[in-house]
Amino acid sequence: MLENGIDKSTLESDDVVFIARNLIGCRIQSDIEGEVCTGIITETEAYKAPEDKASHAYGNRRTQRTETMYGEAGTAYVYLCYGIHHLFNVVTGPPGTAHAVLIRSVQALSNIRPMLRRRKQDKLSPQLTAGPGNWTSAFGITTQFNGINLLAPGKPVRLLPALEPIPPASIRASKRIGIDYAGEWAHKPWRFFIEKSPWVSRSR
DNA sequence: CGTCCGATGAACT
DNA sequence: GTTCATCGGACGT
Repeated sequence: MLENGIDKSTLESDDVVFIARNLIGCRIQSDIEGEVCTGIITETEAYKAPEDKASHAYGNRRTQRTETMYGEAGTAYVYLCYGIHHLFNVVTGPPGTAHAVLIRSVQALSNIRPMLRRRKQDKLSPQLTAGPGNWTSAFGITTQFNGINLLAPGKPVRLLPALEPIPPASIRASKRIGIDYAGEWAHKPWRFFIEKSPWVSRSR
């Protein structure tokens, strides 16, 4: 984990797989009506436009939903999945390139109470923030934050540097989850997670 | 442990 | 009408 893993120039790299790995250990923070919640990113997936069939921007497709993906590196791409879950991505790549990194799981770090309340749970457990639909729910993240700049101070959702480096040897790779329709692209080892961390989604 | 399925909306055929 | 970057509850082993 590089200390500058989240700066603008790093996120502008064309190597979205490197960035997905690099985001492991960085922090994500939401500030919803003064309730500031912070977590450590423990699981990510890379989506590489335009050739990756699993990407919403496959073939450089443009719809109202995908338009955000063509924005600047460091932009939030949040969309509604299965009509229920708000899934959160970091837009990456050179200007006009619609790469994105899906944040799949987070380790709850500070201000657990709002997370428990939003998830209707009464005690801390990994399922509070493991899984792409679960952690966004805990952090109060919805599509209303689609398009915001995650690198700017004062925003309701922010990407922050790691507090402690993650040992590179403990970062594991696997195929991505839930994209079996994507043919050969479904086999790419573009999912990254911290080995043995309980704060990681269960494969389905 | 496992498989099945409903919820619910954007985008596609 | 069907599919989809999901989740949790129901029910069988």
